Amino acid sequence: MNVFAFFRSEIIRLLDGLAAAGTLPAGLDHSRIVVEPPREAAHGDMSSNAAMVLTKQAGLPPRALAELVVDGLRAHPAVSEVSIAGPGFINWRLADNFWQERLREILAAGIAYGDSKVGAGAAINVEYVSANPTGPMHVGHARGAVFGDALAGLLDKAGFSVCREYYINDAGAQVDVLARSTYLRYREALGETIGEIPAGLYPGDYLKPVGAALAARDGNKWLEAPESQWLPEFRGFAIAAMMALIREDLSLLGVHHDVFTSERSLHEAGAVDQALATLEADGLVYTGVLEPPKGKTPEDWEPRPQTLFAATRFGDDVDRPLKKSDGSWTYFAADIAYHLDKIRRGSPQLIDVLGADHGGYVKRMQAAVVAISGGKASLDCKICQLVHLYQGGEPVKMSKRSGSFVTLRDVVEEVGRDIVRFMMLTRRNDQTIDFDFAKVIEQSRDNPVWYVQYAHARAQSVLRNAAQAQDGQAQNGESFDSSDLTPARLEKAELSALVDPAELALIRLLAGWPRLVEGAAEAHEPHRIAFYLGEVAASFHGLWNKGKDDAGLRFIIAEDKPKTLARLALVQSVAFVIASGLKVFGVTPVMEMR
RNA sequence: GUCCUCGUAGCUCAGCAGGAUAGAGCAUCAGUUUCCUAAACUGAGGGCCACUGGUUCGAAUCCAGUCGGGGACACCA
Repeated sequence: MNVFAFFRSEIIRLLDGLAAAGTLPAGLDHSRIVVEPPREAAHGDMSSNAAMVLTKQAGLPPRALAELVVDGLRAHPAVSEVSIAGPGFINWRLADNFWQERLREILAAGIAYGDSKVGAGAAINVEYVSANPTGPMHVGHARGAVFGDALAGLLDKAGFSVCREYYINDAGAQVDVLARSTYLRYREALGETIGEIPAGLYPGDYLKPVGAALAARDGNKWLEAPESQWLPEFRGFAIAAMMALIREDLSLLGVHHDVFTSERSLHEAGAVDQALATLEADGLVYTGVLEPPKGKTPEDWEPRPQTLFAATRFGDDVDRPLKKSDGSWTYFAADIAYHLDKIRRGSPQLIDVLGADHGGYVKRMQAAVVAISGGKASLDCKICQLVHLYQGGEPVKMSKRSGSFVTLRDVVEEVGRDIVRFMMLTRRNDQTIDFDFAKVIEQSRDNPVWYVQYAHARAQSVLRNAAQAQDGQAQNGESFDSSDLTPARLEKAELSALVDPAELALIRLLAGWPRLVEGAAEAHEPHRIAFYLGEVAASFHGLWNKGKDDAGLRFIIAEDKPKTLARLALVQSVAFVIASGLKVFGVTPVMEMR
């Protein structure tokens, strides 16, 4: 349960009651009312702006309005204290036992705690990675892959019906380049000396086995053939090989898509012609001449009539070309068809996860989605900024030109999947990340992955120790064994012993998990989870250390079984919430540190 | 030249669709280990939220402009 959403509906219920009684006008707009934790914990457990937001509509000053609501709130069984503060905030506290009961909810749900229904099963399509099938993935792709995967996981948890999708750009000139590069490797495999790979072709070694495979399969069949004959064959073969390579890289990262859509197949199925015919029927396609780009005019620029999409009618800066000078469709035209395809498959909500260099593409694509769907679909583009690699503070040089760049595989093999995934999510997507190989495996407070994992491991360690220390012992005539420590058993513990302010603060934090999931999902911001988990870890480590100063605060109190069970319920809940968050990230929680 | 994006403590970053006295970590300084993993914790100092206007009960947050970092700018993908 999102306890904040629950109390928001309680407040609205009170307002409706006041309206029914004639104390307040009917039909007030509640949409701006929020219930949230106050910035200052001293103000209370929860806070609402309801009185301030409604003051104009209700024709009452905020404090007077607040007074009306406060009476009703005071009567609520879970509410222990209510006050009006500042300009008209309504603040209240909840009884300890209300918070303690949250632990039962967590223990009953386990890892599923925080699952929400706000998505209401609505279909949403997340397209991510979509790396060109021309080579293995590099670190930059890793960020988009992890971000998209975590976002999809988050939306899933929030109750959306998510489709994870990969768009294969297998139709442009680049895949012809790939075919030619592969042809060279093919000749090489047949014993020719090919020397330096000419500029404009892909130089990477990863094409050698592809060329060799073709040589093994077809022998010298293509050696004397003209390009027009071997190119389609080599292209198809190489694309398949590259996609296999990419899927392998993705699975190294633990990223899996539900749907792979091929650009080429859209062309072949006539989907592009169809989509553009739709736009044309709506009068959104015309032939015109664009202004030259301001600032730096390309060398070969010349005024030329082009087939254009009226993107400016939907908020873009200029109208965009749909056809190249040779009459074929542009990438953009195909992408319109592709987005229409996604919408037709049932997702009016689309998300594209894009690289930093695609920022200039967002407006036109959003314009196109609105146009092609008649305003029924929407597109959110999440731009992932660059990842800068460091090795102990020194930048790692990457040169795509020479074909020697740091691949995704290199990184995953160096530090491990879980670390790569978590680190990629510790910054907002539109912020650049510094990824230091030395730092991310460091075991210190400075390393967020380690810190959160340590909290989980520590919780597990406490549970293990409890089982071991107490097994078979009788204390105060009460037996206590490891079967007492299952979540189901802990759920039945008497939780009223959890009254220390630090314990209650931790419980409040854990109880905020469902709200965090919903907020992060709505904002499409998985990074919030990383920061939240850091807070949970800090709060838990803090509580753990309090047991050092004050032995009465330790989790395991040998001579007090009820208290121990209550605290273990808290510890187990911490482990569940951390594991729940890590699951969204696709990171495995560790059971012990070594 | 246009568009996008970022600008918050010395450094790296949060700030939850406008709210109360702007928060963490690192670094600095001062403390805490016979005890559930000290690989941790507690406390202190450190800020004109780039700047200037505007919107309103109220702005780090929204709008306009200025300055600075990054990115993109017909017929590439």
